Amino acid sequence: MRAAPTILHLDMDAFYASVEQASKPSLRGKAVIVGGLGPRGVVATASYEARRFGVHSAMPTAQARRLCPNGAYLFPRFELYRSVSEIVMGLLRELSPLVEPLSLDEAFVDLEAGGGAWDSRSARETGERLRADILAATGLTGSVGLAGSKMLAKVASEEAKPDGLLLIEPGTERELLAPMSVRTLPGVGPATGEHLRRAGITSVGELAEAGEDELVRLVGRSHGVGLYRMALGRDDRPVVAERDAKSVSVEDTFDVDLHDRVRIRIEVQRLADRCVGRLRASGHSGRTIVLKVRRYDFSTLTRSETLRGPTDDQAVVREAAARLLEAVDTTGGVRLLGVGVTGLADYTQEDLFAQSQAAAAAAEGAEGAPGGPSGAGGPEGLPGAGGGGALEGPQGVPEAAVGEGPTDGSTDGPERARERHWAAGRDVRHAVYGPGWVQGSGLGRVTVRFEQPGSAPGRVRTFQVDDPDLEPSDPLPLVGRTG
DNA sequence: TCTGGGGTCCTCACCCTC
DNA sequence: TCTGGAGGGTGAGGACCC
Repeated sequence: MRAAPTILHLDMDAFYASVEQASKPSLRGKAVIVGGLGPRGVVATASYEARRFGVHSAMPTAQARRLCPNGAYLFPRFELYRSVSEIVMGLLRELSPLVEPLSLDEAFVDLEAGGGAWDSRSARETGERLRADILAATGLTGSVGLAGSKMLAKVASEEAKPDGLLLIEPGTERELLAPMSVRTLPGVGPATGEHLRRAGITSVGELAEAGEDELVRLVGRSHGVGLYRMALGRDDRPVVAERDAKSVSVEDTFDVDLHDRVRIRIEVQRLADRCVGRLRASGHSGRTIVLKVRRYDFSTLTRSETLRGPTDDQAVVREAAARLLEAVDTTGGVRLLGVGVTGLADYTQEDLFAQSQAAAAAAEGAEGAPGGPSGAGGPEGLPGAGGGGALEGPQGVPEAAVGEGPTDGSTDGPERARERHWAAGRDVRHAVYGPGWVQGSGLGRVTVRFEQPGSAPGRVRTFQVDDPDLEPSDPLPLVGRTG
């Protein structure tokens, strides 16, 4: 906890939904919901207009549709969000070398390390300037919290939302926090919140009054001590610019529970391959392989195996995942499968043991695993939204779902691929009408709204899905570049 | 029509070694 | 030789965050 409020927390307002509204003028001022659109999808972000209907993130999309039937439901376009995020993070790095991104839309900045703020006034000026710069560069609003610690800066930005700035003056922290719900504090989720509520503690003030010993008794040593410190407004965690990844994992939820053991094995292989692709792309190898299985009743179990040394070998991860699967009873069906690698080491630590095992396995020949190396599961390579493997797809995706690719691997037959081509929200260009975006598709037709960032809301036209004048295109910049 | 995906951290149990 | 405790590694699960 420092004397001046020079820790800044930036939180972009309803980020994914705001990006979509900025790139699609007809959606401005409307309820926009970004998330999984399949039968088991959940909301990633809802615009403030959608929140008025009770829609919020992590809510099942099906429930959101009931609450807000006229909203625009869009599949996330992470590439676009990432590119906007890079612009924002670039502006933060102009303020200080110490920038700690928490996600695409959130970051801490140590302004003191940047020398640009040393007291309340200079910190506030820096925060306001940052908000103006973000608006100019992206057309989006973000909320800024300023305080003497990370925890309080985050609380401040939350209070400032949307499109605001709040600075917590040193010395006023306890007074400010006291009436707030315990759920305000980072690390207090539904379970801890309920636990505390049953002990008669609902506000931060009551948390502070309870005392450290009582909190340790209630929620355990580590959590209790941390909670008590936060209730007093104490938090001396530094802003950390670089953070090493500790694990890499991929998982898929299936639209329909899988029962067929052979199919489950194939999916696990596919996930193992994708996981290795991600692992290699990040320049790591790992020692512990983790298999995650969520069963039909939502019960989740994990099984893990630690190897003698780190590996990034596809065959080794596949084999370990397959072994782990053998120990899992999948009777009744599984709704989710995941494969992860933890215990990461630098890629350069080549694992000769693992390599030699893989080589031996390969040499043992074609009697091997189902599918074999040639079939499905080509190199997954780069992380792309809805990349899709080459295996059997989810059943029963209704055409009305506008062909958004569910995140599980899906069969791309020619027709299917064509439908997927025109996923809701994706950018397109027509030879005659110019740039636009797909509003929906189905029954062999695709409906496009012709507008672009900065334009007035555009008109809608419908085409055959194989119209030669219509092509997918890359997203346009949200704000026109002048130079 | 319930409940994603990618993470981190913590706790607890168990086994093994010293 | 037996026993007990400490401590590390491993495996599993839960809570939480965005």
